[in-house]
Amino acid sequence: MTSAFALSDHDSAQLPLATELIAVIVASSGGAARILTIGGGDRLPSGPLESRHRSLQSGLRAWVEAQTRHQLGYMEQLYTFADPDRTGSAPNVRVISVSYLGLTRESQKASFSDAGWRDWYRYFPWEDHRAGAPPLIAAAIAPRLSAWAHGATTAALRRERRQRADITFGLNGHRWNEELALHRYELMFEAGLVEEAHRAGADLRERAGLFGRPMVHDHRRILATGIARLRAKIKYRPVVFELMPDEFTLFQLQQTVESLSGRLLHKQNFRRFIEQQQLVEETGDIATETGGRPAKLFRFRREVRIERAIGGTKLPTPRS
Amino acid sequence: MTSAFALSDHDSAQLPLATELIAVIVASSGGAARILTIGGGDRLPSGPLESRHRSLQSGLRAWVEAQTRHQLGYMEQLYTFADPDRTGSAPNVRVISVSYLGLTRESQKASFSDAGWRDWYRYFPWEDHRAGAPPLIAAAIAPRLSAWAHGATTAALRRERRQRADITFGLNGHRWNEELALHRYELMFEAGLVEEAHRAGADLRERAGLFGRPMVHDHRRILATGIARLRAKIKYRPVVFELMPDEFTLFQLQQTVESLSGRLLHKQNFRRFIEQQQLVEETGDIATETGGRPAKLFRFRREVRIERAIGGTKLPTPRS
DNA sequence: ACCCTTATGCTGAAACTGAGCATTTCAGTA
DNA sequence: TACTGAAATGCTCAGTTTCAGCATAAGGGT
Repeated sequence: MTSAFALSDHDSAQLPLATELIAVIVASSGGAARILTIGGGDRLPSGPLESRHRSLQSGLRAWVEAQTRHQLGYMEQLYTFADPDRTGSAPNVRVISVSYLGLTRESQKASFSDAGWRDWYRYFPWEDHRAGAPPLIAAAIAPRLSAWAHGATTAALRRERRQRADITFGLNGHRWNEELALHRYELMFEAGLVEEAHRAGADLRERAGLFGRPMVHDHRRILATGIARLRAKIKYRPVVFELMPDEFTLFQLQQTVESLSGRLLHKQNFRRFIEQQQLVEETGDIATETGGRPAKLFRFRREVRIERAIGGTKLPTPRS
Repeated sequence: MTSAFALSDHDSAQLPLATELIAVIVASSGGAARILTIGGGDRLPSGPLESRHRSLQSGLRAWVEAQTRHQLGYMEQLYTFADPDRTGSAPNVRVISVSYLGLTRESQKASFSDAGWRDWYRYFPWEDHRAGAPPLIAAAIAPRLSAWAHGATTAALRRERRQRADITFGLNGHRWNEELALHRYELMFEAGLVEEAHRAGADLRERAGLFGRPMVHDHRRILATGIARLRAKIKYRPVVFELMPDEFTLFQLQQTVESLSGRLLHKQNFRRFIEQQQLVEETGDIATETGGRPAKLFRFRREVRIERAIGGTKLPTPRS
């Protein structure tokens, strides 16, 4: 056992390092949650930390701007990976990947180079329950997970797999929980249903696209991490802020939340919830293009932002 | 545009990197929350990632074991830092610090070398509200924060500072929120109340110890991050598991939770909460050394662990 | 037997949730 | 101009959950 304090002296222990900053940038418009991608949609903006970057965050901002010409607002750290076999890069270098979640307004008119906004449900078709549970789950996912569970070697393992599938996908009496997006992706990966699981040379490759569009390396996993985090956070922190224009109707706000959480909300209860939070105030103006009775326009109250940024919140319940 | 990994070519951008893994290891015994420290209590176990480590987690486990002879159970990532001036180390090297939170049972009889368990409230005396708000807050913290807020240059800034102080420390009608441990430390830091704020050469150094025991570098900040995370998590995930012995009374469980959250709970409601969660089952045995009526002994139900590890939970409310 | 201490059981008011029904106010359209 | 469809808004109500106590049980010690 190497002694605890012999560290930096041991040249043998030295490890060639590289860093990678990866961004999950989310926006929502017209009832669709979108993410900022490059490479025609199969990778997230990313790049290494360089000496000119003052911090991880600023480095990431620089990369995103360089690759997409998009300026970022709110950001928070997601996760840091350093698995030896994580990326397809040089085998002797340890890559440390730090991922961030960013929320923004999809301002810049679309694309620079090969950057662009994509609906995030293209990558996770099983995550959108706004029109009820997607048929894909019952038709394709559930049976395959079942087969996978059945194929386990021990009874205990079979039971555990079945239980995980039931819980994460809301099968057999369990409720759908939208926050388990990452668990679901990991399960799909373990069960070999997503294309990424077969990268290291396998035969059973799934028909591309059936279980969502794949991404480079583990970018889709990182995206799932971001979705799960955002769906959880939105319930107790006023992060939707960052996604909304200056003025909006309550229904637009609701639709934004719905697009992120992937489920519909009871309209009246959503309003009650928002009002009781005192997050918004009327602007006095009225939106006329709603199709029915015109809706009042609201804006977020500046005053609350500090308090809310610290305090807490909760989200109301599903609507039929 | 440069791909994520093409960068190693740019020698100019190359950055000498080093890593640091830092552990916040928590245990609770006898109603006291403790953390595992080295250096006589002023630093957290830590060490660089080396080539023999298969992952960040396993590297950290190795370091903690080497430095403290303590074996770890549950761990989760806390945060990753890479500020250029973070540590006192060589100025031309960028250190990436990845911190983890670990929960354990304080098994190993105390110490190896200079390792040891310390009550975490020694580092954050203002965080323990089990016997009511510590007098320190009203006597020393509140007035100094007030002065600090008053010293701001603009009215808006003054207002913001005052508001932050009120919210985070539960002053002027605001409620104490134990989850804001990190916010509070950051506020104390900004206001120059903690010793660490004056490291870069200042004069106003506070009397050491009045505002908690300082630590090396930013270790105390990392500890605050861990406390805040644990206090939040304990409410919706059954993480106390990891801190309890195999058999325990409900009151011991409650005291463990109380030691972590720093506030007392209503006993009957805590029981109802635990029962309704169905996390525990009676062992059939009875603890006799309680001082009053003997208490039933409980253990955690194995069956629930998977579901709970995924699902959710909530914590009941304060007791007087 | 009496007292002190902690465990455990119960209860009632208040607050919160989930689901609807009812009314208001536009834009079109017969 | 009255009628209709589409939303926005307002209100109600029952079922749950939460908060805070009161009451009783069951040990040890004097």
